[in-house]
Amino acid sequence: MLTNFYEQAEEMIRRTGDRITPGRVLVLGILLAEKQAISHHEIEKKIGDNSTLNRVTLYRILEWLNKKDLAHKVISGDRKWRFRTNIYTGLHQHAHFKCSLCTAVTCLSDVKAKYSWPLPPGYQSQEVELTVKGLCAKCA
Amino acid sequence: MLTNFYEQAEEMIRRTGDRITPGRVLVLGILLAEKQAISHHEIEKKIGDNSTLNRVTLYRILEWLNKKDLAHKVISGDRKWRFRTNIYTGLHQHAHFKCSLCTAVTCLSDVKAKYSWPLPPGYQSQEVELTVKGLCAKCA
DNA sequence: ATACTAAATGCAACTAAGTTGCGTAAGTAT
DNA sequence: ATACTTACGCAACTTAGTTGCATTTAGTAT
Repeated sequence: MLTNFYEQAEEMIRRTGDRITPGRVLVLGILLAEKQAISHHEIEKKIGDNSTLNRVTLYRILEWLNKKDLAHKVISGDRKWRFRTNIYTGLHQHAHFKCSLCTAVTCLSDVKAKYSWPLPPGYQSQEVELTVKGLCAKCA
Repeated sequence: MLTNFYEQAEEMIRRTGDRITPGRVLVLGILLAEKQAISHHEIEKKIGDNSTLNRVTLYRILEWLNKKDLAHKVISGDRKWRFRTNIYTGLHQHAHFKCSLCTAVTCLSDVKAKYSWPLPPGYQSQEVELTVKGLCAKCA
């Protein structure tokens, strides 16, 4: 039932204290339903004719979701940002799998990226991103 | 002594069997001298007025270096490819550090990215990229 | 040395992802 | 209902990288 995701999205947005707008509910709802990291373009396709949401507004909503920690973004080898809600992940430190053929990005959520080695002196780490590239089950 | 890098570059290119062109020697020489991952734009600045090398040609040389395994490329959060010679790394599996402020990318060459966990069934890994984001010594 | 040929280069035009500025519309607190 | 702030839509722009095609050049055969 898709509406549940929108209700959940609305509640999540309410808790930020910022405005609850149709666009934000729509986009976060889509991300909640998707579970995987998904690109701007893919979100636009999912919206389709159900609603009209300007390209730029979509970019701004995604940035806002990221800023409010409702989603995070991942860069891939195709130079596209992909967004994913944070509710399915234990924060940012997890691995991604990127298929070299179909370019699908999957979160390897069981796997926390470890960074227990020493950084160069004076360096501070804030976030770790690990991307495994290869062939997914469909393309292998 | 910078000329040494160009001699080394020429020898590396010779061994590929492909043509030894001034552009290739120049770019690979710069990468050998640089040791760090470096972007298209940064390479252009290093070339400066010493030589004229077309933007597009530079892109193609970098792709060629990557294909011939003389260099590899890394994507960063600024959506730019950065290139680095392979001679200082034990192949591709190592970590990178990306400073959130000055956007400098450093290779954490001592650290091999480990990927000893099980992938989803049917998946095959080819390459692992690990990026640690945070503040470098200069910006912290 | 000269000519030949495939490969590399330069140029111009293009694509795709994302950004900026600004006027208008719409949430929300009163 | 009103006012005030925030979000949205539009158009124009930026930036990294790509493509097609004509020209040049490195390597090779004569």
